[in-house]
Amino acid sequence: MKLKESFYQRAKVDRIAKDLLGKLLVSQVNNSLTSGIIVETEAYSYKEKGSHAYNNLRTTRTETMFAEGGVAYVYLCYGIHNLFNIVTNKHDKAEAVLIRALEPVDGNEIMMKRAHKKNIHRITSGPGKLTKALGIDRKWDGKMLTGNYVWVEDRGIKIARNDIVVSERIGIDYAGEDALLPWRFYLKDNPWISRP
DNA sequence: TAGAGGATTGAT
DNA sequence: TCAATCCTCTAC
Repeated sequence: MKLKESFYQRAKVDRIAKDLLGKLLVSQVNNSLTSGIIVETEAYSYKEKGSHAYNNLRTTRTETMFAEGGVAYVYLCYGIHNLFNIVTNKHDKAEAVLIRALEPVDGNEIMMKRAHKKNIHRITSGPGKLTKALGIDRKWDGKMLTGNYVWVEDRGIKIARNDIVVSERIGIDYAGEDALLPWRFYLKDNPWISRP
């Protein structure tokens, strides 16, 4: 079943990032449904330098992060890739979880077509790649996860505590000591996570 | 209004 | 190791 707003509006973004592992991220574009199990996430907060919203920096782009938990934050990275985040916490508490990798479940043929690949492997193993496979771009920025475009489902998959690996986040060297925060979560030995 | 750089990726 | 590629943010 679809996760409710209350799941996203909790205060601890790192806890939410961990809880999202094993859940299903689903997108629906032009009646085409695609989905995958979330196997890798990272948490971001206004409290630390790794985040766009650090120090409560409010700009046209970051405004979405200040919204009530439960909407999508999609932005363009390196001028090429759309990155998909889930906004968490209450209004004006700018926090979000970056979805970094999925294990494909529904609509594999559609995802391969979008990625222009003939093999399902490695087309959702990275934050820039999975948005392409799911058909997500910046037009989806601000969309509610309680709607019918993109949402997260719980299909009852149980993740053992021992199967969750915690590490530093990737690609945020500019964040100084905050780059050392243990805010990246992924499933141990899972073949679908992004390359290290 | 110009200039620098980025929560990445895939090819060399 | 490096280019692609363009939007965002900052400084002037």
